[in-house]
Amino acid sequence: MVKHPVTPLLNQFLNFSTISQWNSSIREAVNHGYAHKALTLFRQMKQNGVEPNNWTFPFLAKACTKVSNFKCSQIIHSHVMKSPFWSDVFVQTAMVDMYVKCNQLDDAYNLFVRMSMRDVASWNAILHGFAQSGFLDTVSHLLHDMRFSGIQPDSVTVMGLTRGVLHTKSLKLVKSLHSFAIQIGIDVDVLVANTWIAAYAKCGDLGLAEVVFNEIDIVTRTVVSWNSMIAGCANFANFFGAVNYYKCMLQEGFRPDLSTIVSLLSSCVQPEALFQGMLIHSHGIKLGCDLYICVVNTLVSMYSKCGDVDSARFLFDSMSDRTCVSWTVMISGYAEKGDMNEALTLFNAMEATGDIPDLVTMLSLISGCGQIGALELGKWIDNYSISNGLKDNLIICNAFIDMYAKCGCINDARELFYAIPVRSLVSWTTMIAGCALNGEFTEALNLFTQIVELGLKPNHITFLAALQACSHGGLLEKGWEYFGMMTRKYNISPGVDHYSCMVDLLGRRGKLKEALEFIHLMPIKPDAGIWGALLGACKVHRNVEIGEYVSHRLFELEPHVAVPYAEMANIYASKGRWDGVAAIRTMMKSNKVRKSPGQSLVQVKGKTHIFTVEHRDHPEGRLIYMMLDSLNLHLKKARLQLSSEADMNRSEATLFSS
DNA sequence: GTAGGGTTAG
Repeated sequence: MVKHPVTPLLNQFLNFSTISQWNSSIREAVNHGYAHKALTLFRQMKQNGVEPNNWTFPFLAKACTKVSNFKCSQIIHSHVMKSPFWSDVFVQTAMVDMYVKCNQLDDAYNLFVRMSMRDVASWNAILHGFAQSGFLDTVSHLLHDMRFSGIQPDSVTVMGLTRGVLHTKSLKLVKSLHSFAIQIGIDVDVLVANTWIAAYAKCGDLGLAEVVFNEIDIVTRTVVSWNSMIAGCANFANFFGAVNYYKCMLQEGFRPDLSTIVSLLSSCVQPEALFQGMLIHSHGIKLGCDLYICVVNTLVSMYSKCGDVDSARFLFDSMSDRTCVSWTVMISGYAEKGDMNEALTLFNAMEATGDIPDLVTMLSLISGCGQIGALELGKWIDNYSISNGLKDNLIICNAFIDMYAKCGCINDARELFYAIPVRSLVSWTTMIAGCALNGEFTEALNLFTQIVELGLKPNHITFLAALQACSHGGLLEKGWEYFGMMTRKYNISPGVDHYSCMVDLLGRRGKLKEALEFIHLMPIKPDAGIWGALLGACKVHRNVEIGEYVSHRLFELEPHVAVPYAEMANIYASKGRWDGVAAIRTMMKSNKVRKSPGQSLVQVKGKTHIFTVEHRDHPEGRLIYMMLDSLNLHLKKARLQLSSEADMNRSEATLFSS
C-alpha cells in the first residue's frame, strides 16, 4: 500500500561509498514505509562491495516487520548468520521481533532461548509474540521468568501485552493488565494512555476509555489520543460522539491526519450519518487524505453503508489503484443491498484483475446469498471456496451453515454443521437459529441442551436463537424457561430482541393483556419491533382494544411506516368496524404514508425474479399464478377438512361427557 | 544514525 505519495530521496540514483551512508538511506526507506526499497538498497550495497555492520541488520529486520514477509525474513536471516554480528543483542532482538511479526513464533522462540544476553527489549519482543498468538499461559510464565532474571517490565511490555490480548475483546484482561501496570509502577506516558484508550473502547467500555483520555494532561495529549477517542466512538457507531471529539481537537489546534479521517468516516454506518460522512469527506479532501488508498476504501464503505451505493461506486470506479479491501467493500455494498448480480460481476472483475479475494470478501458474498435466498449462487461460492481451500476455515463454514439455513436447505446446513471437527459457539448458535427458521424447533432446543452439556457458555445471541425457536414454535413455557435462565444462570441482561420474542410468544397464545403488561414492566424502552410483534398478535386474535393502543404507539414511533396502519385497518375490518378503517385512511393521508407494495424475490438458475403485489407481468406469469391459485384451493380444502374433523371430535367429546 | 512502543479501512 502506498502510504507516502512522494519519494524524492528514494528515486535518486544511489552510489554511496561508506556503510553509514548506506545505513542512513536504508533507515530512511524503512521510516517512510518503503520496506521493499530498503531490501533493494541492501542488495545494491552488497553489489557495490560495501559490507553491512551491526547497525544495518536491525534496520533491515524492521523493514521486514513492516511487510511481514516470510521470504524476506529468510533472506535477512541467512545474511545475519553469515555476518560476524549474529550474536549482537541488538541484532538478535530485532530478529526475534522480525520473526514474531512474520508469524514465525517458533523461529522467534528458538532464537530467543539461544540468546546469551537478553535485555528488556528482547523479552518484550517475545512476550508480544505469545500474547498476540493467544498463548496467555506462556505469557504469564515468561513474565515470571523475566522478573526472576532481574529484568523489570516497562511501559513497552504493558503496551505490547495490552495490544496482544485485544483480539480476545476481554475487558477483564485489559483491566487486569492496567492494574498490573499501576502495581509495578510503570511510567504511564501518553503512549501507554493511548493504548489503554483504544483497548477499553475495543473491549466495549467507552466510559473507561474516556476516563483514561481525561486523565492525560491537555498539553500532553497527542493527535493519536484524539484519534483513539474518535476510533472508540466509531466502534460504537457513535458518529455524534466522534464528530464531537473531532470538533474539540480542532479547537485545541490539532491537525487531523489520515487516521482521524478514517476513524471519523468509519463511525458513519447508517443512512442518518450520510450528511456527516459527506462533510468529513470534504475535510479529508482539504487535508489531502483522499490520496491514500485506505481513506478511499473507507469512503467507499461509508457511502455504501449509508445507503448511497451509487456514490460509493463512483469513487470505486475512479480509483487508479485498488486493494482487496477496495473490492470487498464495494462487493459487500451490493451484497447488503441484495444486488447479488452486481456483487458477482465485481467479484469476477476482481479475479480478472488478479486481486485475490480473502476471507472477508467471501463472507460478504455468502451472507448476501443468504439474505436474498440466492441458493444457486451460494452453491457456486461453496464450490469456489472448496477449490480455493477456504472451506477449511471455521468462520467460512459457519457462514455457509447460515446461508443454507436461510435458503431453506436445512439438511445441507446440518450436514455441514456435523462435518465440522471442532465447532465454535457461533457454529452452534447459527445452527439453532437455522433450525428455528426452518421449523425444526425440537432440534433447535436439543442443540441448546447439547451446548450446555458440552460446557460451552451460551451468549446473548445463542439465547436469542433459542427464544426464536420457541416463538416460531409457540413454545411459551420453554420460552419462559430460557428467558429466566439467561438472566439468573448466565447473568445476561435481555436486549430488546429477547423481549420481542417473549411478546411474540405471549401474543401467539392470545395472551395479549399479559403481553402488554410484560412490555410495561420492561426495564428498557420498547421499540417498534416489540410493538409490531404485539400488533401482529392483535391482528390474529382480532383484538381492537389493545390493537388501537399498540398501533398508536407505533404511529408515534414511526409515523411514516405503512405496515402498522394496514394491520390496524385489517383488525377494524375483521370486526366490521368500517368507521375505524376510514379513520386509518384519513390518518395515512395526513401523515403522508405511502404503502410500498410487498416484493418477493426468488432465484432460479442464477436469475433473480421479482414479484410484486400489483404486477403480474412475469413472462411465465399465467402458469405461476395458476399454480398459486391451485395451491390456495388445496389449502382451503385442507383447512375445511381439519375444522370438520375438529367439529367431529368436539361432538364426540360432548357425546361422551353427556 | 541501531532492537522491543500509541491511533487507522472491509
